[in-house]
Amino acid sequence: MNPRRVRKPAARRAPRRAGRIAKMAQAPDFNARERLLDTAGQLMGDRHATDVSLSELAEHSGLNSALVKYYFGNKDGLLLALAERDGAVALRDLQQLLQQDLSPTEKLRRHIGGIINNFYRRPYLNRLLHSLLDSRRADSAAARQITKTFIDPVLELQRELLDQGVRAGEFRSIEPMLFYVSVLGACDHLFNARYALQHFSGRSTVSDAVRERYVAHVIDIFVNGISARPRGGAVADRRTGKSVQHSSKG
Amino acid sequence: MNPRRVRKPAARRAPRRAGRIAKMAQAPDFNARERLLDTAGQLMGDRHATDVSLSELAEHSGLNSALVKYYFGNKDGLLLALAERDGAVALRDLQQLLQQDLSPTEKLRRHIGGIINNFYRRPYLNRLLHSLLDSRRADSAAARQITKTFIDPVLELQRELLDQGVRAGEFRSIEPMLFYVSVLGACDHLFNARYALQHFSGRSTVSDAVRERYVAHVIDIFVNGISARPRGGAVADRRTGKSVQHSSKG
DNA sequence: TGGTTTCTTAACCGATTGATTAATTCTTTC
DNA sequence: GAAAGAATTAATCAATCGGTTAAGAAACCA
Repeated sequence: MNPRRVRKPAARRAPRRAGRIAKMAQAPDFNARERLLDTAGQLMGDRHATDVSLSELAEHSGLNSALVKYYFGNKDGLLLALAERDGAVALRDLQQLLQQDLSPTEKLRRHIGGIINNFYRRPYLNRLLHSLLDSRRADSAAARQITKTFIDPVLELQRELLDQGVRAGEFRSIEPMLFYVSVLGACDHLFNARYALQHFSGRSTVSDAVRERYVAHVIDIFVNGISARPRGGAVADRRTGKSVQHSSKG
Repeated sequence: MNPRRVRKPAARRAPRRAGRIAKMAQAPDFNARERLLDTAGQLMGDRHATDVSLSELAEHSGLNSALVKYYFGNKDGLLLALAERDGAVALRDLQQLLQQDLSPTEKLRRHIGGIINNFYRRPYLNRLLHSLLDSRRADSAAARQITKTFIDPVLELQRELLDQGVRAGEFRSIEPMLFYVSVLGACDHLFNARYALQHFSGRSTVSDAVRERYVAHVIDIFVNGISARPRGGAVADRRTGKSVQHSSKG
């Protein structure tokens, strides 16, 4: 029991036609495996959560839920495959950005914009990563896989970006790990805190206008937040460390 | 069916002794209602998630799961009560901070530190709010309640803080809603992205040292990010708006 | 004391979950 | 066209979920 790894279903054969079912005939080329991933992602995106049941998956895809076991071993295998597929796209975009001939500040701008727009297209990605990396989870092999193929590379690329900025005299020296957590958190929260936006825009969905304003805002905060400008003005005596045990919250 | 409101159990009477059960006799004064809230919060905090089942709640509290219906109507009622109890504490702290005789910048520092330390003590609070405010949820009355008693006041207090900073010449003008989302997101993500910290510190738990460093980091980013210093240095041509549809992500 | 209210319990309910099986249909190969 | 392998299906499983009930125990009030 508890099948760790499944034999590859050898997806080399010609894809089978949809036959009589053809629910939601949107498939460009019909492939049950991809279709399961697509519908899982779509369901997660619609509800901004990762809790899709196998029966839902079967209903919305027009496929049988047992195919999840056939192609992915179990439900966790499907989630892992989905996270890796979407994560790879995001990772490739970031790699391309770093290679372009732009100032580090401009790269940072586009990086932040890219994160938010990526979360907009796949609102479930961050939550899915969190879920797969949860220590409570039985399959820690999946966690190691995600860490190796996505988290670590993103961290390394961000470190590279920060280094470029420091060398160009545009950024202060920032610990990459702290940068990673704060940037991803700020970007992701736009979609977790949709509720609060009801007062801002009319609807609780994140409209294009709100998203653009939020992109500009986060860019503003972080570009100014880590810029290496001469530390002037009426602000900031740089007393950071011990300001913890004060009181307060919000 | 679907009992909206429950008659108040009139908790005026002298609390009953625990009797023979007395599992985990930690109760200062024994009160089943409070005990349910406490154990729910503790379970959520341990696993950094809000999905506690009634059977778990009964097992860890030594009480019967039917008491949830008795005291809170249903499970959502318990979650709402927990969120309101903890949220009220956080709200009060923020109110007190704003009344103190400090510079807006220093208030902002302490505010950020307070948020993070509050999330440290109650890692479930933010997720619980998100869950209760989810539009998918049946009981939208709970959402309105949370919005009115917590979200709106926090937004108003942050707006006040930002206004103070602008009047004192320390802050630029920042849209409070965008500030709210980005600050809360950056602070909360320290506990959602614990996985990534495994490389940073040894363990996947958020150590005191890491937390202090993160507090200092977020303070640094936001204090500098919204400060009204003369816009000097080699940075930032202020082209914010249309930098969306570029490419990239990370 | 007896009656009423408040509090607590064990047992049970239908619904849903992820997983598993054995049989069946399609495709490829010989 | 028959054997072999790959893909898909219906049906079922135990486990768990949140919720409900009826009855009993404890405290209160007369």
